[in-house]
Amino acid sequence: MESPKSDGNAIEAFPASARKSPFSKLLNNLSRIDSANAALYIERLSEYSLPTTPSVFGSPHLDLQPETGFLESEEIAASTSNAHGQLYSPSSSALIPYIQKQFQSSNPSECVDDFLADPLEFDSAQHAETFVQSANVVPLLLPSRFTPSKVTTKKVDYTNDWVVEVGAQTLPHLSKKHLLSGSLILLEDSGDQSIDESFDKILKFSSENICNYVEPDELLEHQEASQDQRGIRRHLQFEATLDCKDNAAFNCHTSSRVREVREVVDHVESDHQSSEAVVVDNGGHLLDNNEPPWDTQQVPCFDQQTLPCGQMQGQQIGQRVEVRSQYGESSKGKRNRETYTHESGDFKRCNCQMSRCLKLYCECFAAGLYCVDSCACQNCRNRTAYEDWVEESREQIELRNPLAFAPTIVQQANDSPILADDGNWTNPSSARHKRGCKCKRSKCLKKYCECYRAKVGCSGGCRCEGCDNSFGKKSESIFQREEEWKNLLNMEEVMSDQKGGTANQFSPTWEELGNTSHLTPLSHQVPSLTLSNIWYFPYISQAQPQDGSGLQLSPAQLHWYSSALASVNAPCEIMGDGSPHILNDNSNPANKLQSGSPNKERVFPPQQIQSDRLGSSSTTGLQSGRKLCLQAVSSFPPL
DNA sequence: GAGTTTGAAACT
DNA sequence: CAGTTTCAAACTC
Repeated sequence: MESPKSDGNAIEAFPASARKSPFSKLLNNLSRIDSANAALYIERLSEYSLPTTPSVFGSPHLDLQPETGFLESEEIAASTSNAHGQLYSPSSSALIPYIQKQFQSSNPSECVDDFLADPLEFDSAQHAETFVQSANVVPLLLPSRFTPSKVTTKKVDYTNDWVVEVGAQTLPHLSKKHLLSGSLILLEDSGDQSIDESFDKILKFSSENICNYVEPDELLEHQEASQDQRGIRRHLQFEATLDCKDNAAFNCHTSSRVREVREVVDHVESDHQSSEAVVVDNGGHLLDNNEPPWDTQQVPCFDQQTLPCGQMQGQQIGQRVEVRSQYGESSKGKRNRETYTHESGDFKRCNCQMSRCLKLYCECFAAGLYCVDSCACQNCRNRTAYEDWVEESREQIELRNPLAFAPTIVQQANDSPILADDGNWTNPSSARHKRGCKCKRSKCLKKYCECYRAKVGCSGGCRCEGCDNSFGKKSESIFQREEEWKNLLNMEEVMSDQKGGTANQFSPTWEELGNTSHLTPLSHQVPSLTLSNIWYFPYISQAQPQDGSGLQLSPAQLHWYSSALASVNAPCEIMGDGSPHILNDNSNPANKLQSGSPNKERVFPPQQIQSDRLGSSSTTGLQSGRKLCLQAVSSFPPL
């Protein structure tokens, strides 16, 4: 079996589009609001004396593009639909003048140019100071003022608590769980208290004023960041709430210029007790945190990335994408093809023989993942060492189908999971497979069926025969159910009128919600593919496991991630009640339903809000949400 | 683990 | 776009 091994030296440049700063996050929020509010925010930014270079304004978007260098203002104005679309999407075009204004006021230094010329040669640690001083860039941009050697974690006791030290300073609130729970604290010695204070101010301001535009958990993270440890840290949050291919993946174009291979991979076991992190060292070796040298493992926190979720089928928008190992309990464990499940989020490995793992037949490739050594594939080319092959194949496929790597599961609302009859949490019925299935024999009851495999119901887009999908038959589309409910309600009203009694007090919309938590309050329908508050170190890493295990991030993932980010800015208007309203989202049944309500008023069922706030990871919360849900529909027959 | 079934992907 | 072939996962034994 020919299976070229990655040499561990394979390197990739971190895609500019994925480098984020908290400010880009802020701007991302800004892009969702109208121009008047945008102006207000810009003014506030100035009031807070924040650095106003484009680097602050989301350098990934504006200036640090290895390919193009600085964008000229004209380019910015024109770039309304490129990878930076999240900032310059049509809906946010009103922001451009403000951004331009800020941009034009900057005076990027030669240091920046050097960086653009060759990021690999740019010794960020060495130049950070110069960079900051000359370009008036907050040091957040180049967090390598602390080299990884200065940041260590130390396990303090058996409770799985860890402390993180920066140099001689211990940050007591920074525990391992931060590293493993999907968020990470980026330590950074800005040395400039005013910047930190400004940062906190703007976060506070942001939190107070745009709480409707960002996801609650993100705000919480921001606020925590402000409250817990002011000063020398920033919150690097790895909560990429992605609408990815079956929740898959980040998928950014990468360049071949990479120097460092360092990566932390979270694997958060579902019970949160066996959480572990995998650190890939500079040599690309996978280090298991359960074993030395993790106890004193240096945390290369500046160039970490979350791994894509691959084909985490069934995970929906709004759910936190947790980066998980494909290896169940032990990264050194024997490969178990059955470890990939929706629940566990684990990945299977492929077994390709003919496709060289360069076709969509290959699940790894399709998910935008590189194959790993433990794949049983033959003649594999889906390796970092064959990056060109991968890219070429990918381009070919995208030529044939531009959406080939797009998410296959389309969340039509920001749903929360619902409790199925079997007691398992499942995706709400509004999630649908993008293409739909064409099953003929499996009745959509086997994993042959892509819908069933993704734990979503079949829809009108499916061409299946004899559909019996337990997650929703084709005939049970949300539209049909809506009609059914309307008919039911009409009948009830008629009966009530006839009897002179009181019709039920619930609105049809409410009933819909009661039945199917797939209907989502619009305040939560802000596109949830967001990278909240992430700063990426300019170098992406390739996880090259020491023991042949571990996931690798392929260019495809990164590409998709980039594309997905661009999609964040769904047209959005501010409603009279201050909530955002996604425009042109006719595909969303929930939208249709809700937009039909008078005065665009929306009824937010408590269970929905609660479940959204709690997030999908909180079983307790979901259960309580379920309780409310059941109470809300108590007067109606179950569907 | 081998063989079969299945449906998506790829091809024509 | 439709029919056919190829492919690899899912499934069965």
